[in-house]
Amino acid sequence: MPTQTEENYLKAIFKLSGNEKELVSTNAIAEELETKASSVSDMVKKLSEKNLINYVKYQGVSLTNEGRDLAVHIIRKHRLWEVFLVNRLNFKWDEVHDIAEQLEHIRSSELVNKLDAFLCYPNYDPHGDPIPNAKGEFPKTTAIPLSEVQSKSKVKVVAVELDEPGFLNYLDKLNISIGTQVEILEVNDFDDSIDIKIDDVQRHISVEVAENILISVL
Amino acid sequence: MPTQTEENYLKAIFKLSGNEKELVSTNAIAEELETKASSVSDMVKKLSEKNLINYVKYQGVSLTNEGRDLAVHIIRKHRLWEVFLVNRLNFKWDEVHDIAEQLEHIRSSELVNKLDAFLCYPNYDPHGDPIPNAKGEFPKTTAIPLSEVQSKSKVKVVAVELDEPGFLNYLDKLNISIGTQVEILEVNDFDDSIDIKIDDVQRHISVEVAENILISVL
DNA sequence: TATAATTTTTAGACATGTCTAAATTAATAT
DNA sequence: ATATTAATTTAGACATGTCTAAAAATTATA
Repeated sequence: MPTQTEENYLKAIFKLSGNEKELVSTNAIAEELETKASSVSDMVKKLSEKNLINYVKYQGVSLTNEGRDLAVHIIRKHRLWEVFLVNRLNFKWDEVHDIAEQLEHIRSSELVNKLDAFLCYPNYDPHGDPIPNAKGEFPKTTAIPLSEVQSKSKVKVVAVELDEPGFLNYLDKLNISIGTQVEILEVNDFDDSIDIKIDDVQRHISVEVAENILISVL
Repeated sequence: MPTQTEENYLKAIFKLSGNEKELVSTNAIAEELETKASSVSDMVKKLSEKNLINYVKYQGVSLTNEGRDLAVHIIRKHRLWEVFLVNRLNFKWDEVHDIAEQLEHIRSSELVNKLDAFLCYPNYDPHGDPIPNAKGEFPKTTAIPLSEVQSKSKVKVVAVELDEPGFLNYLDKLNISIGTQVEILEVNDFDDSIDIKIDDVQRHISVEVAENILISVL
């Protein structure tokens, strides 16, 4: 059974390895977990001995099937708790991340599955992130970043890629939340900023923001 | 901010010091936490430095106001989570203790208070134990152990003093739960066992069991 | 009250996870 | 191909919380 710290390492490696199972570097993990590369080196050795990751010195690491499975189940817990906090306890979507970071480490598969049932088996968390089921399978999603939309079109916000209160708060100000319909008016070539219209109000957003909003074209 | 371990020590000391603020011995704490007296000695020194307990070498410890307050708030969290687990997630009352032991360490006063509201400010947990409010005040209770009932009478079960699955399971078998009406038929002097009647079924229970069932006389 | 038994504390060790500073390996540039 | 730079690992230290074994203090007993 991995410790909480080990779980956080697995989660970070999962997040950083993306869809194509890239090798993850020591430095990348250190940055993600706000720790030092030397600490990562130590931990990576331990996770490797437990067969949770593949590790080649100076090369990088990747998750084993067992490690990946553990990471996915931690993410499952994190996202289910976020649904609970927002939908049942009336937290706002920018307030739940830190609490869910704690709750995701509670050990009880019974608890997770009963919570899942209690919440009616949600497919997405309050930020639009997909929630894996008890088998560890993610619901299919075909979302793209708003920054990749070329032409004038109408789209729907399906998720956000950043969990930080500051960012989520800014979206609240723009009246953007999951499900919001957005009309693309103009993509400005020189700085890739976008002019959009929400509920007949025209707005201007930067690439940095657009990159972190996932949409599906209507 | 105390660590999880420190919180567990505070909780144990609170439990052991009873209503009359007795001094708690090192050995008692060690037994309660299933650890060694030497470990307790170390920890007690640390808690004392943090002004959470009063500690005199070789004498014993007692909680300071600050330590007591912390302990009470951990108990508050524990019991609120138990209500959530039983009333909302449909756990049985003998299944929730270990999970609540984990949940009680989640840090967020916002969370506790929203959970409290979500559960409609319950006064008692599934085992009948009183839940302190946000100020740390316990609801008044005037329950006595079933073992102290002298005469033939009708009583109502209001709480249990033991959280162990084995004991709770046994009560389930006897059809005893919080709120159950029990008729005392006979107290047997030689072994203090009691003959009772529940729903017209006659039963026989030992002192050990009776001591851990709290009742109020009807 | 002196001695025995018990309780509590201390000393020294270990495991976990972290850090800084130094050493090693790999990547990049000249 | 060699020198420089960057990334990674190792060595040694520290903090937390635990343990065993031994010492000290307290309590009980004769």
